[in-house]
Amino acid sequence: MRQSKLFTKTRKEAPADEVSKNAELLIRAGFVHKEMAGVYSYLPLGLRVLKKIENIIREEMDKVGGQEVLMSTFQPKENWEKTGRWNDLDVLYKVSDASGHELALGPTHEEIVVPILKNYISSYKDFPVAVYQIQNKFRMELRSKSGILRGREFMMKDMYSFHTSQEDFENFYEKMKEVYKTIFKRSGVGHITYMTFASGGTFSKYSHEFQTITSAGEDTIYVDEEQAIAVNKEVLDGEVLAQLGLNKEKLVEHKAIEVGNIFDLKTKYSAPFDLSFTDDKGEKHTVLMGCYGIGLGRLMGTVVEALADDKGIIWPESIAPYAVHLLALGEDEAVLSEANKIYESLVKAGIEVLFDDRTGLSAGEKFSDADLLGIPFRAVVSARSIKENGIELKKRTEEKGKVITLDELIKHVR
RNA sequence: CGGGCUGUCGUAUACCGGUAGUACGUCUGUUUUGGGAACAGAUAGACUGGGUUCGAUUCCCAGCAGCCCGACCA
Repeated sequence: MRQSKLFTKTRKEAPADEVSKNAELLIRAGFVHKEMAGVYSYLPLGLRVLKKIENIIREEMDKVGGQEVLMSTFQPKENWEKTGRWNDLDVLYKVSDASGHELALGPTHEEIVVPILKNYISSYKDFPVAVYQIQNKFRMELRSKSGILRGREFMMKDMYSFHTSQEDFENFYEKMKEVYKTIFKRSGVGHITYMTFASGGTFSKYSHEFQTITSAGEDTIYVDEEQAIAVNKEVLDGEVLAQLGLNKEKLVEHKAIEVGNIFDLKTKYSAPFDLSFTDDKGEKHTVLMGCYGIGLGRLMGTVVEALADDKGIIWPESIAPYAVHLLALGEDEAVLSEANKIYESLVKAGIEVLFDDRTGLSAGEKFSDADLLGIPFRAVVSARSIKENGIELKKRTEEKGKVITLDELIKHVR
């Protein structure tokens, strides 16, 4: 992508109404645009990051046999009445059409996925099943805050698993714990993300959250570094510590943001819809369920919060909008044509490159923009680099670069 | 949802019951070009509605919006 054609621009100042680091940087860099409190549009660069995260999640969900679907955002009121959540779930957006008929905007999809599955599965031979989707969710947060960390409209991956026995569920649940760890590792925050014992909300007594340590976090967790697990403050008591085999003395308190959560639903949602199966003896049983969520935008914002420095964003290679940020310095014809050639070669080599071919900007401005955008590698073409017969490559996280050849560059970032 | 704060160009601010100004940004042009350069020109603003007043951006009321604390949060 030629930066001169990119319609978004960077900003020197942060918007007045944003305090959180993730929103400030993402807006200044032109990744997102704020529409209203807790509602953001994703612009070209931001969408690329979101898609990268989406693909990592999709790959991992597919690995455990997840079947991707896309369920409706509009949800029938009757289904919500069946589970008793029409009036109980205060984050539920209720809308009505011209005839006054009420419906819900999906904040989660148990009320949709269960009736769908009921249509297709009824024998023990059909199990286990796991379906997932990646879709916008709507929740009436009374207080949206922290930029894209807590929105009213946000992209989420939600998976639902269906089982014939508690044992089968638990096997799958354990697998999902590992899958989640893999996802956060691949997204670049594995080293600061802990599986955290937490409240089960309306589902069960306990659940497992995946908490990433960052000062912008809303939750307080207690981490046992050795065992690499944590306990959410909300459930921290002697009983829980004993159950997990944790020593209170060893726990370290941290602020953290919940990037994922997995639940044992048991029959809470299968029962109201009578989702059942017939076992090998011809007996009917209610299906057991689990659900597994990850907020994509929240994960993106968390990465910004956790990894950015005072110059701007620092993207992990796995989710960066581009692999290389190629800068052409100066207006010199030789530099511009050389930079163009390098750009074409990189594109041909299948490398994702953002080419700062803008004219009329000083070197300092281009460097500052590159730092703000946070692309992992910066490749500079200038009179100086040409004299040295190469391209100056620098990591976003490093101070100094080194001059290398085009072939080396391609090898390096591929 | 309870509490608090705030609404003047994109940002930061000034003045003021009587023509809304400055700086930065942004845009155009020229000259520059290895860490946000210089000059010239241009652009753009009183949240909305009511009230008081000869006159309201300013005072009063209501609404709306944004932010912060708390509660809430598969």
